[in-house]
Amino acid sequence: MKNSLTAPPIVTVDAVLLTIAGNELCVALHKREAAPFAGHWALPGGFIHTQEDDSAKAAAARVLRDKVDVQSPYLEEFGSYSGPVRDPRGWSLTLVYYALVPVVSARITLFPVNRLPNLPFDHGQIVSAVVERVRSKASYSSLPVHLCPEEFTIAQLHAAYELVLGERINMANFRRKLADLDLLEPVSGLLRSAGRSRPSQVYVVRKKYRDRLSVRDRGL
Amino acid sequence: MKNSLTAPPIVTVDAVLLTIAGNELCVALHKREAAPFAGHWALPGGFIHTQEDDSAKAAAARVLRDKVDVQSPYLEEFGSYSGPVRDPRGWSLTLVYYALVPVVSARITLFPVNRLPNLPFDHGQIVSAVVERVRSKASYSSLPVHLCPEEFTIAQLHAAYELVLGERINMANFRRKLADLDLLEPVSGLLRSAGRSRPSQVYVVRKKYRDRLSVRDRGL
DNA sequence: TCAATAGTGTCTATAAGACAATATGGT
DNA sequence: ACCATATTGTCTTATAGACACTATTGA
Repeated sequence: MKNSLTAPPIVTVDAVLLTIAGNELCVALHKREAAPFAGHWALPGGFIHTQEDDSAKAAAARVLRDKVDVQSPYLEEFGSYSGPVRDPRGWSLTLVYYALVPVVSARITLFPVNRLPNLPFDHGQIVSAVVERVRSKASYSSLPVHLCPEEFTIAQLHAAYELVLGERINMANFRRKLADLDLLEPVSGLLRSAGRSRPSQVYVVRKKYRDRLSVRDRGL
Repeated sequence: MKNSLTAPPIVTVDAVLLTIAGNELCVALHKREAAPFAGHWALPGGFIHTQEDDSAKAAAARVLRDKVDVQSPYLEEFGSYSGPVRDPRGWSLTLVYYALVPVVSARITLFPVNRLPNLPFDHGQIVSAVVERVRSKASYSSLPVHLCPEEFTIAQLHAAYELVLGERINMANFRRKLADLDLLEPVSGLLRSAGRSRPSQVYVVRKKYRDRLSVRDRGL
């Protein structure tokens, strides 16, 4: 056992919380309280608490609850970042999770993903990679519904897709493909008026897709 | 710092090494030498050696080198498995990597993924999930080329795809889509005869795709 | 009734899948 | 010449994208 003396890595979880604010995709950052980089904006993260966390994912959910006040968001594992130099404390590994939520409490500080401050560790790189993954998944799945509130109109969802994908989507085709997804359930009798135009049907996500994605074979 | 006394998790990497043998997709297992489950077949894995490994991925590559004698395979991160009960030693987290190789040395023990023995920890579940991911990626990317040797014919690659996907693929359409991938480079002048039929062109993977996948928008 | 957005219908271009036809080296 | 497999061509059908049309409410 020649390596039994090797120091174990520092292991943390970090969360990339995404939401829409001011017509932009934004990420929630948290001002670090402890060293290293105390006082800097960074991804909310922390150590796994083996006494209370049932999994790494549960640890990420706890971090989001405690540090940015978010309850049970859509939460998925992204991947790991590791190595000897990314953390000044030594060899470290962080498991990155990403979360999507419709709204955040006013106390949370959001930054548009396209105009981030310099972030410590490799957090800037992590946010970019997560946004890229979210864009990619949006192109063939129901992922962006998690940026909409519980009840929403197709126009709202359409806007969320356009914002995430960064391009215009033809509404007629969007509706057709959305129907294929079998994702939405109309809230019977509930319409919503905006301005002086025809009101639109309000929908909710079908129960079976509350915690899973609905996926299409071919894009959008 | 109320949680400073929490024990840290046990952190390991495990590798799912896939290859084709006997016309089946197979996974390499390794007989565990140390407790727990000494003597049982399990995924090759181990601790990260912070003195020598530059990343978790490098640790997985080292494990494959040391335990199953495989050099520089196609290697990707799969995801993590964690929790208080999956390892009898306590709260543990393993980062799973998967690797694809064309051949393995005769000393390695392979098991068809459809007929595995009972595996310790959650390794059975991990193998299933990885195979599912590999199937899924095969359906829109060049992933299965890594199951072929350096030089190969289209018929060979076609067979690898059929084996991974578990279904017949029309050869004419396969060729057309393969051409779209811009993946292959013919080895000029090199043909290969098999039996008494027309010999086939031999190809290699273009340099740019040796370590990356080539991906198509729509399937296959 | 008009402005404005919701929602539907339809035409066209493109890619997928099936299948037939042709090519070629070994025997 | 002929067998077997490689490779190419083409026909049919499904889907994507563009765009025009109809529906419905509030002002």
